[in-house]
Amino acid sequence: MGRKAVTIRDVAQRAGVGVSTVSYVLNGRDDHVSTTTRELILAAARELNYRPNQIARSMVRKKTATIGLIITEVQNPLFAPITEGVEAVLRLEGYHIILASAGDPDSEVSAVETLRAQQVDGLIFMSLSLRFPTGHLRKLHEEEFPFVVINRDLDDSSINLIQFDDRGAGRMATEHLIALGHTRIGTISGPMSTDPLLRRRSTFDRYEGWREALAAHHLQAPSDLVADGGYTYAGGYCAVQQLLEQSARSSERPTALFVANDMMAVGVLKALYEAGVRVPQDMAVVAIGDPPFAAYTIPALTTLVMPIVEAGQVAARLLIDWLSAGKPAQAQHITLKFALQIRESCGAGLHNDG
Amino acid sequence: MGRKAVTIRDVAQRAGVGVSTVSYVLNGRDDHVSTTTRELILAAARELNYRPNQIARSMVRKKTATIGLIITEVQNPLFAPITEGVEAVLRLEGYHIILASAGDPDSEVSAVETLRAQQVDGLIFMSLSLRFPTGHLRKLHEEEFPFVVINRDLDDSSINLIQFDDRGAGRMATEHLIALGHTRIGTISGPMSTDPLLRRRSTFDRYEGWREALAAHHLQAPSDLVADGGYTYAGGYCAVQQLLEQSARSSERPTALFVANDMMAVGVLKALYEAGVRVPQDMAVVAIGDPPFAAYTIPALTTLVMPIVEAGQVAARLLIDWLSAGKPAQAQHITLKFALQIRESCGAGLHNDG
DNA sequence: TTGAAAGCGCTAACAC
DNA sequence: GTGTTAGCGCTTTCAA
Repeated sequence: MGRKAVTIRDVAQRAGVGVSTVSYVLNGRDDHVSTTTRELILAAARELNYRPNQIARSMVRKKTATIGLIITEVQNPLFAPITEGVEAVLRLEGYHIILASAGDPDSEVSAVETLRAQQVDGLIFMSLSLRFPTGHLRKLHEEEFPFVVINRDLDDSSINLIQFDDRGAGRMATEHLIALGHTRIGTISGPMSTDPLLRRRSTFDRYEGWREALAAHHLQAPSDLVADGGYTYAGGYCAVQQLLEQSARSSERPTALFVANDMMAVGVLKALYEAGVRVPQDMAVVAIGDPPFAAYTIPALTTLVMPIVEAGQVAARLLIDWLSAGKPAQAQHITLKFALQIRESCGAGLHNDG
Repeated sequence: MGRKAVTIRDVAQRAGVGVSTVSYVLNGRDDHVSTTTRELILAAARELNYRPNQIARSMVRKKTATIGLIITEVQNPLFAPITEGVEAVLRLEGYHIILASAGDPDSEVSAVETLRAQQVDGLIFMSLSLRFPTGHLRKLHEEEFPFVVINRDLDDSSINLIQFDDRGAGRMATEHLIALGHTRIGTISGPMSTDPLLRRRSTFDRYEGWREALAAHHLQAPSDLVADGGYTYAGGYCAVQQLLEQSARSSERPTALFVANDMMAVGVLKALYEAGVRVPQDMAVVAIGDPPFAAYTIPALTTLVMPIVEAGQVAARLLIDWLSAGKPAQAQHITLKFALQIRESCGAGLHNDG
């Protein structure tokens, strides 16, 4: 703080008026204040370089105009764009963001406590869609505390939830490959872990989308066409090697690959390159996600772009609506669609040789 | 908030004691409180599900235990790791982070105002090293308000500043190339804009590092060996095309390239690939930065890894020290060194052909 | 049209 | 050991 904080009383004194009048003027509710008085007060405030103490205001108003953003890990690529979306709409509405990271269920619970102790007006949960326990969410809901959650497994329809249409994305990606003439289409999936804490709905939905599209066209989905890439660069790299080996052994190699996220796709491209498999001529690749470098991989990645920023915006909007209505409104489950962005990695079709 | 917030008075009443005793116990300063009373109070608090109102506490303590993090843009790749570093040490010390984004000088000034109105205890400025006006920083400094700035042009030695050793990085990268036997070494630089708002010290320092290393070995640094890649994927891609053209015209092509950041390097690799220039056989490439995908580009990128997380940690530590000392201490200018991470893109030396 | 005064929930002197 | 009380800086009745 500066030498000595200047308070509303200092301003009142300087302007020669009462504190309440200063308060009225500073809050714009000064219809009943004479122009002279107003000018006097404004001038005094300016001269003293007065900065209203929001903490004191929050204390009496019982509103802080801040919301808590709880994220599972700062490093996750989804975090920055989500925050960007959230920040943009919240700032417009005069809200602030308090950040809290919580990588495991316990610290999530404690983050909620801390944030509520800070008197945040609402909460946004941005997760990796891990299967965290939802007990504390349900408790929040019962207390009618405003919050919305992004990208998490939740079967409770009374809770505000923003999701991504992962199954649709898997289907669209695969359909694209099929339309290009491919019939042997493999997939590099996310972590198919049996550990309940690591299971993500998105992993299985994307995988199911692949199966559905295949089934709709009476195509096979044998297990030698799927490999677990764990959603990481390294995992994608290894999964391809595994897949090439598997398929070489059992039958013929796939001509196309649906890769369930963009990080794995980078690893996939490298493994394919090193194995001498040309993309897209020998192998078409379509991925999910749309990292800024998608157009600059070799070859440029065809992807289903994930509406991440939008997810943040929608979440923030939902929360703001709740907050300004002052009541919980009808809970919404919003599912955001992906969009196909065609680049180089699928080529012009199977029989055009690139 | 819940139905009705439970206050310290409720707890006191329930435990049949005075509020100050409750306060003492809850704050751990209860050496002089009898065990029975303590138990009583703790039990009452638990039963009532009491959650201390930090806002009220902040109000009387005149400390909020939150710091403001001002960033130029959420999308910037440096943002997430910096935040990660800051968050990690701040959380350990019981501090919270309020986020504010400010892409231009004006909104930075207003972000500072807003955050101070929120009574943050300190501020961390994380910028792209743009040449923002520093008037408001100087004002903060005069008021002895605690803050530290990361990665910004500042000649004021009385302000806490974390910088990266960009010149050293440029030099080390180039030295590495020279040690490998290269004598014609080009560079893809950041934006060499004349617009004062876009000029970044890092751009020129990295460039200077390149020149210095060259000069130290009596090598030429002709202008046809440098191209402006604007620090973007697309810019790197185009810059290489330009460079190849330039050098083809004037003399012989460089055998190595120092690329001033990792985003450009991705574009560079692609342009080189498309031009049929093999990396590292025909062209060695070393970049600055160390994105998670560095090991999975084709070929894997040799880089000078930027200590980004560390920058956040150091900044947070500096601020905490100031805060806990309660006085401004001697301002520090800390310069963080880069480290060479050798991968594939420089090969084994010029005359080994890869 | 304005000002005095009562809190918001908490901490910390200061009594007892 | 423990309770009473005076604020922290602000908003908001309520009375003038």
